[in-house]
Amino acid sequence: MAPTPDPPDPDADESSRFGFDDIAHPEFLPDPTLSHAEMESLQRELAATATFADDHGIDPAAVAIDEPADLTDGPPDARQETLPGTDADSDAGDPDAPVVVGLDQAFLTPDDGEDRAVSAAVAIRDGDVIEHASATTPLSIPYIPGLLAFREGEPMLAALDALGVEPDLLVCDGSGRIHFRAAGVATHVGVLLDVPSVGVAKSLLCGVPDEPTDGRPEGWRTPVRADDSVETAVVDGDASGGDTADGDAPAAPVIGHAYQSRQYPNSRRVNPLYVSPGHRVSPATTVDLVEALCAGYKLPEPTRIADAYADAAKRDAS
DNA sequence: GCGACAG
DNA sequence: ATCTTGTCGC
Repeated sequence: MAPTPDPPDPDADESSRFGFDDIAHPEFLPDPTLSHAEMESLQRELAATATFADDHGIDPAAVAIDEPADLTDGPPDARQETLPGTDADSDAGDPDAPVVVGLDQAFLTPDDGEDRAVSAAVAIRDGDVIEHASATTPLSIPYIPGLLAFREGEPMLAALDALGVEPDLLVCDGSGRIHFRAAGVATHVGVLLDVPSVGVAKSLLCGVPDEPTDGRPEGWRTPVRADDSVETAVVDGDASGGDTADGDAPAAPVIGHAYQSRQYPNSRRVNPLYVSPGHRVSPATTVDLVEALCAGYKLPEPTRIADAYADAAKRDAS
C-alpha cells in the first residue's frame, strides 16, 4: 500500500551514524559531541567549501509548480510510476524534469527525557510527488541560534538516505548563507552531499534587508545584506577584503533576499520569506527558484508538503 | 554587561 | 519548533 519505504531505524547502528552512501564531505558531518567553538570552526571550514554561485543547470521554469497540493486530507500519495507499455497517453509528469526535494522536521515531546525528531523528505518532479520518506532520530543538542545544523542535520540526512531518488535541488527549512558564518542548515546539508540547495526561513536570523519589509505586495523582493554579525571574509565571491579603489565604504555583500511569497490585497499583514543560497546556487537564482516553487501559499510547495508528511509521521509515532 | 538570535 | 479553540478577515 505504502508507495514509499517505511521509516528506517537510524538509531540501530552506532557505527554508521548516517548510513548515507553518498556523503561528499564526511569531515563536515554535524557531530553533536563537538564543543560550540569546534562547531563554529567546522562551520567556517564548511562555508569556505560552499559555493554561492550558480552551478546546477536548473531553469526555475523547469521546476515551477502551478497548482498547490490539497493538504486538507493529509499529505498526498506519491504518484505511481507509469508502467512501461501502459497508459500510452500518460498524464504523468515529465520524467526528465529536475527532482526537487523538500525537507522538514517535526518534534516529539520529550516523554521520557529523550528528544526525538521526525524528519520528512519529499521528492517532487514536474509538480508531482514521486516519492517521500521519513525517519525518526534522537536529538542530541538543544536549539541554539547559529548551530541548527548540529541539531537537525542528522534527522535531515536520515530522511534523505531513506529516499530512493537522487535530488537535483534541496529545499531546506531555515537559512543557508543568511548565517553568522555563512553556514546555515541549507548550506551544511548541501555541502555534505554536494547537492544544490536553498534555504527558506520564516524569520530573519541575521543581515539587513535593503528596504523595509512591512506590507509588501505579493512577488516583492529585496536583497538582504551582511551586517556586523556576519563573517564575510572567508566566503568566495567576497575576496575584496573590505576595500575599494576609491576608498568608499564597499556595499555589504548580498547574502539572501526577503521575498513576499503571499499577500492579501488589502490587509497586507503576511511576513515575507527569507531565502538564501545553500550551496551551488546564487542569491538571485535562489529567489527565482523559490518563487517558481510557490503556488499560492506562503511556503513553497516542497516545504508545505514535507510539513504535512512530517506531521503525519509524528502522529503515527504517537 | 546588553542586545540579537533559523527551528 | 511546541502547547491549543475559536474566530476575525481575505
